[in-house]
Amino acid sequence: MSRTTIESDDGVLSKDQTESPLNDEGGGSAGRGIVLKKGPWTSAEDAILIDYVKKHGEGNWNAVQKNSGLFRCGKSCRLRWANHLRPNLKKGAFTQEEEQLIVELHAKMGNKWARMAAHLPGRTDNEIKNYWNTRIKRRQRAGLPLYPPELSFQALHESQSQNINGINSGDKGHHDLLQGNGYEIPDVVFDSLKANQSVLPYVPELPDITASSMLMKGLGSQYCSFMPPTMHRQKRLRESMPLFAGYSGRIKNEFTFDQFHNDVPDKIARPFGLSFPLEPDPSPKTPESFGGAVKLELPSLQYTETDLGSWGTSSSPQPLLETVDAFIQSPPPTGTVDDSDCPSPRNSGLLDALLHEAKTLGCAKNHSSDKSSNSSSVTPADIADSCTLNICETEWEDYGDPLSPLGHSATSLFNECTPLSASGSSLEEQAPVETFVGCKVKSEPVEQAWSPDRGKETTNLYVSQPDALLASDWLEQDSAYVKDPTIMTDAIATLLGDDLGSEYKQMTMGSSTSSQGLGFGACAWNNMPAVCQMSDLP
DNA sequence: AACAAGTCCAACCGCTCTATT
DNA sequence: GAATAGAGCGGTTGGACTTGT
Repeated sequence: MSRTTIESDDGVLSKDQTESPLNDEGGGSAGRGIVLKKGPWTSAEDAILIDYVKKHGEGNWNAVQKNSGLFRCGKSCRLRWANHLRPNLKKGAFTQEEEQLIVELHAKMGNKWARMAAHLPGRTDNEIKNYWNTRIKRRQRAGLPLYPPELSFQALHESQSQNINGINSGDKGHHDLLQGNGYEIPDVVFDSLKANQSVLPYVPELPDITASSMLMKGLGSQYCSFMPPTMHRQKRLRESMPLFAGYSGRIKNEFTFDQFHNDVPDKIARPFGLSFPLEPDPSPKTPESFGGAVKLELPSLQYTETDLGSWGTSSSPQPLLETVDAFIQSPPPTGTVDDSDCPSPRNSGLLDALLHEAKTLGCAKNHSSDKSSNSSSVTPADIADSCTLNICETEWEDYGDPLSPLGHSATSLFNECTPLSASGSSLEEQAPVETFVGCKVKSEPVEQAWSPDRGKETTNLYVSQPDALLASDWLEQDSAYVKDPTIMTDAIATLLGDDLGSEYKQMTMGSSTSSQGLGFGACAWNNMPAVCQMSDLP
């Protein structure tokens, strides 16, 4: 880029290059009064650097300035070389294969851009990072899942394999250990989910929003204050994860389900797909009938045929977006939450970390369900007592940090992993969605644009927006799941534990037959008017 | 055509890790 | 073992570019 720099023929130092002070790597030069240049590189500088590397090879970057006359710090030289000058760099847009690989790698590694770049010859970590960040923003705006379902499923399987192999470590340890394998899939087994996998392959994704303490954090934050708008967006995304704790049936600390019932503000419910004005649509519509009614909020030129954004539906209900924005500003709550400061891989943005946590929760739920309906005073000891694997206890302790493992926004993760609000009990029927009291379900068609094998025919789903849009990806890919909503119900019940699970199943299977397909969002909170009656929402 | 909003991306910054002294 | 330097990584920023109104 040569946007602002005056490019001189010698290219080494132009008149606007000496304004910035030396940074930390200019130490040697600082003593000699040499001011290093910052900002865009000129072609002459590039040439000097290339020439230098040809002669001396890579590395020892701080020597570049000394030996080549280039007024750049070593760090800058390294970056320039690595990102732009080194041979075999691939320029231009990512190919479809690369995009898919990036997503797969991110599902496994999280924001480990450098390691991801190692899997993409010719691509730089910066490039991948930029791509991912823009993609995240896009998809979050659109309320779409970041990962395709099979990635989550694959991650689960890999994690199970690792567990079988006896690789079992806690926090950072397992992280590092797994790095050696090129993957960072935690050795996690979802005990409570194993039994369901044959019929519910995507259940493991549900725990994405199960970070137990997130409930308190999220709720607390709703009542307290939002993050200052000055907070960086990425940070807000990270902090936002706790908001989805409400999904967790196993509640840590003193927060009770009743509390949630009484106190949960609309903003909490909305991302769950509970709060949107949902209107039953009695008139079965064919996908065609919607024609162009589905408004796509995707920027032009950004959702090309090869764009990963086509994973999910491209329909992006605005309310959800607003919700996302609101939620990502929510700070970590204080008070009842165990705010351990201990760093945890759960902040790494790893999908596997979520799975890991989910497993822990699953263990906990299996044994604490009898107590949890009214009281959330489940202690690690309680969990350990009934946990089938010691890992549960250990990891619970290790993960005293209630923060989510994810580096993504809560909404996005919820979107990724929660088949909420799937409409009607089957695609074939496309029955109007009946919902809980006070809520109207508005069915809208969602055009499925993405499938693992891209050539696959697309499917139009009627889902209750907005979160249903997110679920549609999985619905499409698991016909059994789609056709038999009880699968989902059972799975969610399993996740919720005995008490909440049975309650959930009762509500789902009993009171509202047609709402089965709605999943947790529409059913489990059936009796939560404070949450559900959102008819005033846009 | 002008402006605003959104997007992209190169580069910087701060931090951590590792090797060396 | 402590201090220091170098290298690398991930997060963030700022400005050019693109698109929409």
